[in-house]
Amino acid sequence: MIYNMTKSKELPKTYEPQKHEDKIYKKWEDSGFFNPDKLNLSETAKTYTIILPPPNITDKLHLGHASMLAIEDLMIRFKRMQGYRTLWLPGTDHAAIATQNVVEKKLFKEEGKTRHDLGREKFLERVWDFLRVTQSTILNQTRKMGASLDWSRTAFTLDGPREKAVKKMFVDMYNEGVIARGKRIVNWCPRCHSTLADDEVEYKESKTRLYWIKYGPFVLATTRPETKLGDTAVAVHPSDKRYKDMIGKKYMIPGVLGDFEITVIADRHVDMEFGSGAIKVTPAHSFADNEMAQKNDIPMKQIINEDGCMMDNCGKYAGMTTKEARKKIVADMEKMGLIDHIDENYENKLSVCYRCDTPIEPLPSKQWFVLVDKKIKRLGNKSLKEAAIEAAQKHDINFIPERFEKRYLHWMENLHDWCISRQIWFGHRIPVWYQTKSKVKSQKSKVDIYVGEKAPEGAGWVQDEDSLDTWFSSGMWTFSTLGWPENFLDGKKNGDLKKFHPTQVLETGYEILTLWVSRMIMMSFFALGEIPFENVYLHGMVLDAHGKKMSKSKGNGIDPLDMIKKYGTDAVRLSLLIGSTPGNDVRVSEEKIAGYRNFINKLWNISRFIISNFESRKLNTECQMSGLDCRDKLTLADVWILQKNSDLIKNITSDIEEYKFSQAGERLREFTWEYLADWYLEVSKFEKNDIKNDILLKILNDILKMLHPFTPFITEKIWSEMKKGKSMLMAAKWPNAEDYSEIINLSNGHEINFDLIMDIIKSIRNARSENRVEPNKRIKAYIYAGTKKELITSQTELIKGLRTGIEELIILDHKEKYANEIHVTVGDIEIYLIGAIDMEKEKERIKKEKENLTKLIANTEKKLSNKAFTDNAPEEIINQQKENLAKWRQELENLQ
RNA sequence: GGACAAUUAGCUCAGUUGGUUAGAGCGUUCGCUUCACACGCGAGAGGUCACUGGUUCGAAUCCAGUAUUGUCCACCA
Repeated sequence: MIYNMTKSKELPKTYEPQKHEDKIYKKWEDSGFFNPDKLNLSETAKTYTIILPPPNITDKLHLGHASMLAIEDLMIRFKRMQGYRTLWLPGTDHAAIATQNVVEKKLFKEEGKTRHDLGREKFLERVWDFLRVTQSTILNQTRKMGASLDWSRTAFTLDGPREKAVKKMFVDMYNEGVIARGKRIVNWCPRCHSTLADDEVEYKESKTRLYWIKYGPFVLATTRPETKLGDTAVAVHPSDKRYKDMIGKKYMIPGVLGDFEITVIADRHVDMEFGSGAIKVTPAHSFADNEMAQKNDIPMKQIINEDGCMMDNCGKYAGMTTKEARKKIVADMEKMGLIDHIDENYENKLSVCYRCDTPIEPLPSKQWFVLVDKKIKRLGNKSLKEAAIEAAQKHDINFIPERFEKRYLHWMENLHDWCISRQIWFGHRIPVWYQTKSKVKSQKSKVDIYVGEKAPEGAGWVQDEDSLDTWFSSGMWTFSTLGWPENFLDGKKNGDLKKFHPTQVLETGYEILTLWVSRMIMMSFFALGEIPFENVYLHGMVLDAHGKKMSKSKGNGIDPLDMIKKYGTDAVRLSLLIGSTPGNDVRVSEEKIAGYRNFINKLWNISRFIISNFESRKLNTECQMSGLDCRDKLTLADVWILQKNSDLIKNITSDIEEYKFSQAGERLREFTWEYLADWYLEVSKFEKNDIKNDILLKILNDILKMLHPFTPFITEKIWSEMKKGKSMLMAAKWPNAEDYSEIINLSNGHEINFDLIMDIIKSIRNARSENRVEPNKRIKAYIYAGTKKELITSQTELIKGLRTGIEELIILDHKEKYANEIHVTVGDIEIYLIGAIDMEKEKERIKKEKENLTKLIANTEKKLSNKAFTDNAPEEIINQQKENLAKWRQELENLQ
């Protein structure tokens, strides 16, 4: 018997991930190998570090996270197996505004209270109660994905060490003049009572009225007549002939609160096509207007306050909301005959708060800014902006895919100063104190502001009420997690910071390329004078099967935890890795996940077959195939699969190194299912030789290793079945293609053309199927093999055995014709299948075959008779065509 | 308005620097309780590679334009 059918330890037919995953994860965690300090490596081992983009604590694990975790875990496991000192560092983000909003909403819904009812301290306690729960939830869900994160280094953007780091950063930046306070126009949300960064503003298509108003010598169009109270200029295009003579002149304009003076200015940003070509300028309440006003030295007049109401300088309109004021002012203007006409349903884009949808009110406000253009001596007198741009241009930082470099640079080059203060309670409170007692002020007139890591001594100091933009702390993520500032003394890196910074890869979604990536680069330059990471890998979004964003309201979301429960983590990971290329969105459906579950099960059964057929003593040894010992024992199929396996190792290694994870996954699937399961395992049932066991085992070893970064759980499980728990796959050594070169070279002198055997077998199966030969009908075959006689003769057992239903195979010395039988040709090999034939079907099949060949021959003949082709094409291409032509002609002739 | 992608089989996608008869998975058709696996096995069908022009001996691949879809950036009063 070839097979040992009595299995001492029967494995179930179906792999049940739910039974193993948690146990395996615990085993990994207990092993300590997630921690780079506990990998047994030499001092000189290279490091490979990824800092996990910290998920917001308001989130539950969704497929986007799952995708990120799968990709990063793949890179980390691959490098770990390659012998790198790998660190993958976990953490969470406090997401200041988002979190505060969630808790505020909850508070209002459950208790009908606002944060002001509770007060700062009590409210923050609520936030912390909330986040402690959600934080542990998301971290535990992260474990479910099989992520090999070093939990001993877990960080939070708002924990003690990070708070220290953030304060130091702020103080350092302030002292170097990179952070400053200033009055600028900001995006103000009257509901949140907070500034919003440019990227926190959303634009909504809306319909509004366009008012054409009589404006002194002008008629001009505006959507916001109420801002007329703050107008200080009228702007026109410099080359607009209509207004050319008016530029620079001052005019008195009649208004609802009496006449006021404006200056006519020229600015090329004015669109002559819009309205009458002249626009009113309200410098205090419009970014564009402000810019124009500054250039022309036009004063600013604020008329709207932080509640979104008209200020005291607005006479009878004071205290009204802008909406009320607009109505009232338009009515009054109408009375005064100042309204020319009104366009209804004017379409414009309204800027709204990304949190609450409230229309944004641009207004001047005192805020803290990071000055991105401030030159810094330490950085060769470059600004943060310049340093960050240069890093990308010089390719110290590389983007994958490359096209995002352009997007990054474009954004960077247009970067304005970054407003970092937010009027919220939750987050890093700005480490600035103001002196309120006038006594002190008068003594030391300049010391009325204190910027430091701790509150200043003495009475009367009050801390700034505002908190920092959440990106300020997450911008420091690569080094605040590695012990900055403690590990950075006198400009020298120590400890983790020295070992792991700069990191190798930042893997994140392209949607936060500008929000986060750019800020990390600037912050790292400021704090350390170096880049935070060498490569930026950007993944796409996870969409549903129809390419739509998953959302709760649409109900098209897939919960990764449900899928894990149903199909196993490995299947979920594969469905996110395969079919997903850098920078492109990936579509995921339950069917896709189920498909990969099937593959996982296939792998399970392949392993079950191999394991159950081998003597246990073999299972424990990493079998060493010495080529010299098995020179004469290898069959054609053996050499073929070893060659394929060797190629696979080479390809998978380079694929992963080139971030082609999807391609690697597909190759692994193809090799495992097609070459190994469908062909080689079937062959192994018919061929017996002493080293078959070793080969199968060795190949299984290799594919488990190569699949491990993709599907860590099942591969670890099978590994433990093979090795009886003696070692762990996650720490195994990545396979080496060179291991096979000696063996493969031994096949010298033998023709390695297993593909031909496969072709013959497939052709026979095809002919049988097309002729509707009963599956169980045993038939007789005559083969004339010509020059391939030796090769075919050596493989008769396989040709008979691999589901061709041939019971007798006769190799002919000379060509013969068998009329009314199935006639198959493969190149110059002719096969006759005798018995059970439907002549009609066979004629049809032959006809089809002939047509196909005739077409191919005609095309190739045409190509080869084209002189331009034969003159210009490389020789190998021409020879290939000639060979094909000969082969097809032979086949056609044989079929006549 | 600007930029960047995408457009290949019914669906979701591969397709390396131009060069065998353009591939895969799912779905579909036919057959199969073949002793690892029906979450399976075997055999098929299915594509003018969005359109138009150009470069070339040769284009899914390079160039130009058009159309459609998507994303990002800017923002207009």
